[in-house]
Amino acid sequence: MVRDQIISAAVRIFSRQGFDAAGMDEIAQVAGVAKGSLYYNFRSKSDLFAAVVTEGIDDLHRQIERILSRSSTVRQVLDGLVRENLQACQDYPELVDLIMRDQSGGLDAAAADRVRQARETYVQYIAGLLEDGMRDGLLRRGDSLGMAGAYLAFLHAFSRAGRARGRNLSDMAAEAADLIMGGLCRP
Amino acid sequence: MVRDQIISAAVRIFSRQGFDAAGMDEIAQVAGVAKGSLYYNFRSKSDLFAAVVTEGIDDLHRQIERILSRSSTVRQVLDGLVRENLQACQDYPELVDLIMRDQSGGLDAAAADRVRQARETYVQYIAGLLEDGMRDGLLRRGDSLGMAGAYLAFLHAFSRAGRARGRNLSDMAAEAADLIMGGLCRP
Amino acid sequence: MVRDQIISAAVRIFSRQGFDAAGMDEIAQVAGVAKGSLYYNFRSKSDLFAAVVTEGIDDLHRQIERILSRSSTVRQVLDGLVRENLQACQDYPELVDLIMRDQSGGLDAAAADRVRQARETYVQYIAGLLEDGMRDGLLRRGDSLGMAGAYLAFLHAFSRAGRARGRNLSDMAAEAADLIMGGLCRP
Amino acid sequence: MVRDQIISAAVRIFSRQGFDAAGMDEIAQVAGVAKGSLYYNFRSKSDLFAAVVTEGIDDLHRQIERILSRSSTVRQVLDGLVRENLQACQDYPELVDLIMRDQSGGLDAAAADRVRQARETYVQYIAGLLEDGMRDGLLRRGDSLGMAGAYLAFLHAFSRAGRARGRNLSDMAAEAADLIMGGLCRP
DNA sequence: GATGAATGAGAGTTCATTCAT
DNA sequence: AATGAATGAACTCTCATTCAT
Repeated sequence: MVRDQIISAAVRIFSRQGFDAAGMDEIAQVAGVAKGSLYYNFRSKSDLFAAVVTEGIDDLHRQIERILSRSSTVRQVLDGLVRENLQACQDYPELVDLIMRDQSGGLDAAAADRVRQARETYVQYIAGLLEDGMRDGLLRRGDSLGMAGAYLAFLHAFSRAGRARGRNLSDMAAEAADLIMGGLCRP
Repeated sequence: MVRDQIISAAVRIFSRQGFDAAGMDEIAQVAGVAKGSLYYNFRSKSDLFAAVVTEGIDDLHRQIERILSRSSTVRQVLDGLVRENLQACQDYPELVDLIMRDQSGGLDAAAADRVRQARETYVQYIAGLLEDGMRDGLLRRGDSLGMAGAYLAFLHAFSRAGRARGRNLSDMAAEAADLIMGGLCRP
Repeated sequence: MVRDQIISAAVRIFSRQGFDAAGMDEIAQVAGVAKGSLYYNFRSKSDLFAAVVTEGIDDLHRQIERILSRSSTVRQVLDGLVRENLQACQDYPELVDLIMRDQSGGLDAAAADRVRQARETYVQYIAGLLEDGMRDGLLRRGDSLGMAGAYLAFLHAFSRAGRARGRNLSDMAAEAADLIMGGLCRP
Repeated sequence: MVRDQIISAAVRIFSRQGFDAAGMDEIAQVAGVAKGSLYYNFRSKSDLFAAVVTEGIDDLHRQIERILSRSSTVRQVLDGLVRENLQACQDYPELVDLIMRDQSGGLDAAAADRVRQARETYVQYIAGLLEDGMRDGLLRRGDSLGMAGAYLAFLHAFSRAGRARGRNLSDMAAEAADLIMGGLCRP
């Protein structure tokens, strides 16, 4: 209970201010608990950050895996990948900003490693799906790992820009899917 | 002279550690000047950061504009855009990381605004090139501003991933250009 | 039962780390009870410390009084005094370190007073024995209270130094008795 | 200048409250400088403490060495040793309390080591003088190192007790010299 | 009688900033 | 123009203490 309050306050504060600029005082205040409770539940600010990001990535990963498991064709999987990642950008913008932004600055080594590992696991999952598509013949062959990371960055940036100007999700999803799958050039 | 030493030390330190984790002491030391000199040349840490980023973006902008001005067709411009942005990621990785990473955390409002504006100017320049391509009929119509930002993020992420695994630039440029222009799907 | 576990854990922790550096958490853990139990049995950390030290001094006092009561001559009493105090340094080194070290730093006023009083009572008991010796004509006349405190400090320091280099007790006792009774100068 | 203010404030505060209970805030206030200045001149609280104690011991050591160098006989050296150590207890009571009290509690390992080393050097110097006396035939043979530490503890305790009751120094010095050299037993 | 999650005042430490030189 | 000793507000983290169970 208290732990959950802390996590969700931390998502908000960390995503708005970044790791270094965020203050434990403010997180405690937003969570509605005493400062000491942060340290009763997490070893350090770095540890809290790592918990927030890795749990966020894991949730996202599980949710997308569950949804994509319903798809029967490779094409459906890839369309779903774009749509669900954009959806996550829309539904949990703060968490996704947090996951995508490089925060390595003040994190201690252990926490930075946990975060890197969690991110890598997710990117490798996406890369695996792209490799399925390549084997299937649907996708152009290439550096699947680089693509996976780059397309996530693409979707995140595209979503932020669209959101800033109030675009609705389904338009953006359609356009993003076209750009990613079909490319920038006119067919 | 001193100013240039400071700027180039600041690029290095800021890009490695982020705005908040970077220390004025370390910047002074790397620049080989006394800490007081930083404040003789720049009003504050935020001001130094804003100077570094805006000057970096402006240099990049000018350089790319100059190179692209030699292109005669829209197609050449767009290919050059991809190639030159990747080239910049390769040649000035620290500066580009600095430009792309969101550092809004600890910056004061004025500096954050200058940075945002400089970034926006560059993104709008790219968006203008994309609109040329759309008018020309070469490119799919769409949210040019969103695309410009998203493709920059794509290139940056793709470049980082490739660099981490030692890929050479021209391979990456060719692959990136194919992905961006032609899409992920097999032709 | 629980109280005894706490006391003996507290002796260990306090003597190793000093009052301030010792933690209630660690005492509870070593005692094998929950932290709340410390506060069920003692009003505060200061109170626990005062209990440990005063009870330790009282035990020591009683034990030495009992042993010395068997002596029939003043000379025997004084030899026994040296031997038994050294013995205590050997048998309960942690407790004796705790008693001898000035811990007034973080103690609250009430606890500091209890500790001071217990120490004083013991020193006055020793001073009384010295005065018996003076009246008896065996000992040089002088500041019995000052001597009592100073000889305890002497024995404690001598014992620590000897223990650190593995000297055995009876050698040390003989040497200490000679030094105290006969002085540093060769007879 | 500022460094000296800090050192002398630190002697006062540390000796009154002990290492752990002393606060950097209070030291800064007593020194009449800002808290940051403590950390500009010393790496940490432990470092400040180690500097205070080691410099204090070294000063004491040098001063006593200088004074004893005027003595021509072993007997004079030993009398001087007692008198000068008592004098130091009288002149710099806070510093001597600080040196004699075991503060190992919260000190970090490096600082604890520096302190231990400085203390040991001084005790070994005293032990060397005692060995001179033994070789000379004036002193009873025995554990010179243990004696050196024990007699310092004796003098310190004797001085504190005397001072608490307003005894004057020369009486105490004469009595202490008799006790140490001639022993407790009546000649 | 015993627990341990929760607390919050206060600790040591950092670091952007200033200013006399 | 350039310096660096000095600053103090703000930070992360600790830990004795409480209280509902």
